[in-house]
Amino acid sequence: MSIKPTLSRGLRDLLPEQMIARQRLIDTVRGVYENYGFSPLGTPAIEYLDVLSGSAGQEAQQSIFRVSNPEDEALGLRFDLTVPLSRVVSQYPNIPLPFRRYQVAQVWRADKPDPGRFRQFTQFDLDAVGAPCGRADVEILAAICDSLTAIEAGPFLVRFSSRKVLNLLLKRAGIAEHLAGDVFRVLDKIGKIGIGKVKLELSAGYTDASGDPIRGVGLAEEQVSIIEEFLAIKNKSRGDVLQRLASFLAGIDGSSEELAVMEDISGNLDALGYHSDQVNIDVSIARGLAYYTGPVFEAVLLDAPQFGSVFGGGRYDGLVARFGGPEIPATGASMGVDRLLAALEHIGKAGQVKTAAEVLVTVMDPGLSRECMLVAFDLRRAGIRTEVDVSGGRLGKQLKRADKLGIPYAILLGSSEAERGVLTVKQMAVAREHGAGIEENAAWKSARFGQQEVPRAEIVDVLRQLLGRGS
RNA sequence: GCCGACGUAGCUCAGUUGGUUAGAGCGCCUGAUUGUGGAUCAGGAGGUCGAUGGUUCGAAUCCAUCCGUCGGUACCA
Repeated sequence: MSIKPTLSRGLRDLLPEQMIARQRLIDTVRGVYENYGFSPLGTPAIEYLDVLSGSAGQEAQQSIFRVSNPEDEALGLRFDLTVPLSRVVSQYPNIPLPFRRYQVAQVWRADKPDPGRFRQFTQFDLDAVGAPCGRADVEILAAICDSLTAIEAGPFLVRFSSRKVLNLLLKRAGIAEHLAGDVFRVLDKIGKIGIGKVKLELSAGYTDASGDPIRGVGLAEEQVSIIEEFLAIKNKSRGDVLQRLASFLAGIDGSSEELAVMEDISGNLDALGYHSDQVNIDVSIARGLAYYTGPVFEAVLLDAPQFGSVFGGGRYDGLVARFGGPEIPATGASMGVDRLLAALEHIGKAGQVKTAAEVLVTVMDPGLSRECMLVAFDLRRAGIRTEVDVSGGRLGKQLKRADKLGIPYAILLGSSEAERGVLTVKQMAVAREHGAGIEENAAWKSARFGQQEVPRAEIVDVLRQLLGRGS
């Protein structure tokens, strides 16, 4: 009886082509984070269930993967990196604050999988714990911009708002606090469903295209119009949005303090060169509701808006205190690595490389096998990523492999080269370009496009030059 | 989770009112060409027709249930 090779739903393998693009992305972003002076942290995939669910709502607990161990403890897989970070900060009181760390790791959520959304996925988090100062939020926003610029994701827009400003809106509209969660969740959807459906969902609800009833929040008509007025506050300029917010919230208790926080962030961003075309204020941004307490942010790729936000984050001043210690203010953001890669692939900006190798050393004469290996190891020792044939197949098959995997150079070493102390270096792409016009096989073969003979002693230097490396 | 549509080769699909051994294109493998990828030609592998149960002399085709995929919706700490 054989075993069927399949994976549970929402899980997937990452084949070399995907892993290569992923690792390059991660390396680039890590460079940005380290440039900001953040340090790496590692935590286990498995946590105690009460550590995880102590910070999650009732419904959220359902999406935690349960894990069993021989001691029969209540365990689960982490669903984000922020909760484990809060545990670490609480568990090690001597950790120097502010604790500025980055972490890239897999997380798990037992949700329904969607395109670009899986049950096991990777987050790349950047957080500052023990940082009450708005400069920390500015750093996070700037690091998001720098990361998206560094990975050449094309035009993007980072948007931010503040949970405290949203709370002021509730005050202004006279909406009960216990409805805050429902109201914010609906506001957050405006970009997706539009103002019309938002109004319906805030009041009586409606029936969607599939005939499924969407329950409404049940707000009064005047409350909905105040929210509509609030949502209309948008502009290409942060300064203008802040001015309009100030007049909208005029007279509400605490509004000037909260707007001052937003103005401080905005002013710092301007001074640092992150202007409204990169980072704007969007009052509809609410983000996840469980623990955000202040500024909240997200980022979208303008060429792939349908993939949703590729970064999300905000300030969570109360989270660490849930482990019983003092309140430690914190802020941070999380990059959705899988979603970002899916978006990049969609807009054709993901790498198409299928192998790490830059050179394939072919072997056509078993008597020259050792010499071929010596050539390969000379290249490797010079830092050139090299594969040497281990298939034992004919030369044609070896070249076909290089072609399919996208290895740019092949080295040929047969008796004819060996006699003269040279190697043939073949540039795979050249023949691919010239081949279109040739129909006869013999002519194609004898043309030997893109080939040059190189003295054995010079092979490392020649390839370095071809690959654009300084020697 | 809820509503709906759809499951035939690695991929895209055809398959008549239920009827003999389930097909095509692309891809893959082998050879022509044992030292040259593409093109061409010849050959080949690959399917319990998503699964299980039922109706029938007979099921890819009809029925039921389950699983999976896709779309919408909910959720997204």
